[in-house]
Amino acid sequence: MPEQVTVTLPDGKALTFPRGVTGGEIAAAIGPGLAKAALIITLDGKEWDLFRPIEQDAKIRIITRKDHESLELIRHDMAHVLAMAVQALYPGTQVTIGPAIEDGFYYDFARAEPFTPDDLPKIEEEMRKIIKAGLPTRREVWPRDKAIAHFKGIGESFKAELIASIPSDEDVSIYWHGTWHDLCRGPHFRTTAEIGDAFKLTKISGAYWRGDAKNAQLQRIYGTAWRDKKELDAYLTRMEEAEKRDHRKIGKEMDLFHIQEVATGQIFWHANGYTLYRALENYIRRQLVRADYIEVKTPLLLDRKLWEASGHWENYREHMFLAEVEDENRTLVVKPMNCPAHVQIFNEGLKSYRELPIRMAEFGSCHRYEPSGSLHGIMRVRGFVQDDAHIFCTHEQITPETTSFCKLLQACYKDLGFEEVRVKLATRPENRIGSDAVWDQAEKALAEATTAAGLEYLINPGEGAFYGPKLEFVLRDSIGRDWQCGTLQVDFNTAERLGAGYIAADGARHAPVMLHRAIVGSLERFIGVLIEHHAGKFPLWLAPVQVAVATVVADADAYAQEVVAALKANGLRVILDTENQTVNYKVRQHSLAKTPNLMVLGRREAENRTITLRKLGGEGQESLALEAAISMLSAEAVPPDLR
RNA sequence: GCCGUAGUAGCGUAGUGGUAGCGCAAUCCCUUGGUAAGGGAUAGGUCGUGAGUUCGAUUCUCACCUACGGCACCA
Repeated sequence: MPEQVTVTLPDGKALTFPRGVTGGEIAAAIGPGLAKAALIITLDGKEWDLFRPIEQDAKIRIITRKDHESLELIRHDMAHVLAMAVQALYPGTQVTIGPAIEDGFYYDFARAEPFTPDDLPKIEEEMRKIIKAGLPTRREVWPRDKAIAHFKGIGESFKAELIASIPSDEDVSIYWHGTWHDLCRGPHFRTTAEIGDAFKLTKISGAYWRGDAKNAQLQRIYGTAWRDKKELDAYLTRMEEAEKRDHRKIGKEMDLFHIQEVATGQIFWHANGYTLYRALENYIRRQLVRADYIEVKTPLLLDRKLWEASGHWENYREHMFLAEVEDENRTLVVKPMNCPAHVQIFNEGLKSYRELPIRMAEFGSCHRYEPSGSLHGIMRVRGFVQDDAHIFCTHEQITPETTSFCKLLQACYKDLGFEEVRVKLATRPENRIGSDAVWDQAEKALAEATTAAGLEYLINPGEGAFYGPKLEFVLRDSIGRDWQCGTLQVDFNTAERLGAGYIAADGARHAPVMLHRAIVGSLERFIGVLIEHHAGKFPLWLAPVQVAVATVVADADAYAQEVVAALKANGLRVILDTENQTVNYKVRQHSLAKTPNLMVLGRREAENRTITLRKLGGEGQESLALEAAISMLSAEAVPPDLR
């Protein structure tokens, strides 16, 4: 064994130290500032505690707070501090796991008595004490059996189970912070003081052990943690902003929709909301016409037999709404999806390969009995409308059809105000139908088609539908949140199961391939996304009310009515406000209502046949001839695809 | 479905073992005001539903419903 090790820094500089030197010592050798700032090092790319000895030559990098990796490290250390605090305050609580996550961390505990929101400040306070105490960290490697016996012995059965599942060739490392210790892969900082105190505990939740609803339910405590107070405050402000644009809040403020107990998980669209809904629906419809789709409408109630044949009855019976009548001895299913119905239309008449592909679209009203806990505003509902379509095609057509759909979807998202779209390829799930050879083929076809459309994709393993793999299209909204909306799924099974066939060039009968696809997914959910994306300040073509005409004095009422009539005659959506109120008041009201254009009319305007226009969010106003204003706003209100 | 929290006037909220206030909105009156709340008056609530404890429950207890924050689920 050599007595020295040589470490190479990122700039290529090599330093030699006695064997067993630590990252902390190396940082100190380089400079006192770095010694203080260092958090951990990477050793040949592997994260390594500062206090852990280095036994061989390696390339190292010293990570400080400034490096982006530090956030995850802080959050992981913070999870440990949370666990320490909870075990100090609530003896007998078992620890399980506590990872760093986006924006923060959590820790799952096993404890008979539930935590309540009142506990959070107490736990936070205890955490601050632990951080302030600057407890030193120590790492030990234990034999597996010793570790299992130890944790069992102190009543930590979940930890013992975790250790038992660690591969036998991996070290079981134990980290100590003062006298508290935990099984952990590491790395950790030298002392708890280095973590900093830019954190806040945010919420409590139930969570299943190992993410499985069949297992025991643990109690999860979430927190957010940052490098400094400034970052923390920025995060908290960001959360407040997100709350302000919550679609449920804006839906109420702008009188778009409501949901009530008599129709749990379903939406009452008010006139304003339905205006937005129709604007979106009509937009999609125009794109479908352009892309050579046919549009159909199918029944809401379909005999159970059809769902048995399609395979859905077996897989999703408990999520279906059923309808029965006394006189008829049969069960009807309120359709949870449209595919079997579309196959019925396909099956009418004999189809030739010359007719394929047939692109059959429907704004399909679907109902699914979603678990009560999953309902969320208009984003996750039990009654919704899909912009659904099924492309009946040959195997050879899968790739070109998928490619052109990818392009269509990208164009639509752009029109709808979303620039960033990412794609995931969800592959075969455990519970599936069809042979592996068929799955291989389907997954390959999707991958190729996506690439051909100029899109990159990530693999989402095991997340496909039971009948085929799917592409999931994820858009990013104006505050950086991701939403999965569009989808394309390859299906080699359903058509065959439902007896669909076409006569191929060779004169034989073949089952068509079905591509299930949707651009926005559900109109309800997509409108929710649109609301939050725009914070209710919609582009003019989507805005439920496009212009508010408000009078300054009663003398202008007649002229205002004339202006409203002229705007309406040009297809603009207008409201008239002749209320006995001040201009200030009216400006405030219509601004808060997020009406994009406010025309203020007084004697001056009536005399000159002009209007004074104030744009939402703008500071000043401009005076325009009535005709000029109308043609300007009419042009602006044209949907993006018709410009 | 599971864990936790909550439900008071159209909306937002205060509060209490002796059946409820406030702000905005609404209605009426005064004011006709030129770009983010002019003034006054009036009306509006079986305090989510059902049961229990109590002389008495909106308040305490239980059950249910619904929503919210997560978990799980999402054809």
